[in-house]
Amino acid sequence: MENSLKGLLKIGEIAKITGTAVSALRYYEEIGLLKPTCKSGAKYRYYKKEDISFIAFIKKAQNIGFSLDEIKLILSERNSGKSPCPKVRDLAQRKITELREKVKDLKLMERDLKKYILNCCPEEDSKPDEGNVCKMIDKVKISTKLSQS
Amino acid sequence: MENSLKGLLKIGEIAKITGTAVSALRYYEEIGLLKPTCKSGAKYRYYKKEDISFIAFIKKAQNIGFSLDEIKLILSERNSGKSPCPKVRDLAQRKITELREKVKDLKLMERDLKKYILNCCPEEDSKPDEGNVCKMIDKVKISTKLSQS
DNA sequence: GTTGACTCTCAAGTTAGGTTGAGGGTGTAC
DNA sequence: GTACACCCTCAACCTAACTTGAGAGTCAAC
Repeated sequence: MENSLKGLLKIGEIAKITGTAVSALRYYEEIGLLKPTCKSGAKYRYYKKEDISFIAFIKKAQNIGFSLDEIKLILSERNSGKSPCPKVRDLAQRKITELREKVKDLKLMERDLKKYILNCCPEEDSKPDEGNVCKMIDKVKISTKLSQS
Repeated sequence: MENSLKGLLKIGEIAKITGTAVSALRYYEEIGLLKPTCKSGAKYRYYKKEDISFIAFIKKAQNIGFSLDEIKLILSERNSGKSPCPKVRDLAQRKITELREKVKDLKLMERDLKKYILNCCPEEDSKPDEGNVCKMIDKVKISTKLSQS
């Protein structure tokens, strides 16, 4: 065991901590998203502690809708000596706009779904053959139509 | 031309109106999401006018994060004689929760991205080798860490 | 000094949501 | 009656983001 491996984490360890699959971490390396420090004589991967929060960042960003390629872009711009600003700024601005529109649609649909829950199934489920099968879909359709700006 | 085809739309027509690819509409039929009325002696697909708003609904729902399978579930429950309520209600409730969390994360990241734009590139792009390469990533990391509830 | 958990590479498979292409019918306008 | 745009099926392909499996090396413990 070399000194340089002090404080580093093996792939299985960081996988467990971050709740990520080992195979996913290897995949991130393959696509150039997350390189391990990897000093072992054998080809074992070793990761820094800071990689834990970077992996958390990847997950959040992914959840919000960034692709791994976009995340990679941000990172690679940071790591190159060049100014990362123009590209990242652009990416950020476009993502904000996109997310805003999604939230708008989402709120609309949330309202419709809530209305559906209240109207259609207040206490017990509505019975079939009562002329009340479910009004939700049409309501949603109406809002959907109106919201097509 | 049969009488029964009056007012119906051919696949290319409804595709154009809704901004959907013909191949996508055929795919929707294949997975049982959207059946055409399809009365032609040849196997031409014919769609009702109401399908236009249904296709719009599909697109909105998809954009928000429903899978085609989920959309199909909602629809098939509606079309069966059975009460659609329990399943759809459950689906709706879970989606609302999920969307709420996404909006929270999204707002956090939006804040970070905005800060980045203001701090890092107020007028002109920051130059490299000025000790100011880009502070955004670390800031995002911090919020990301904090927001891990 | 060997067992057993862990790691490696490399190739192939998976899922969703489609697209593309070959090979061939349809329908209507001139 | 023939162009020509449109439609059909079926199979194969595509992308992202991984997962799975085979076959083999590694390491800490007992």
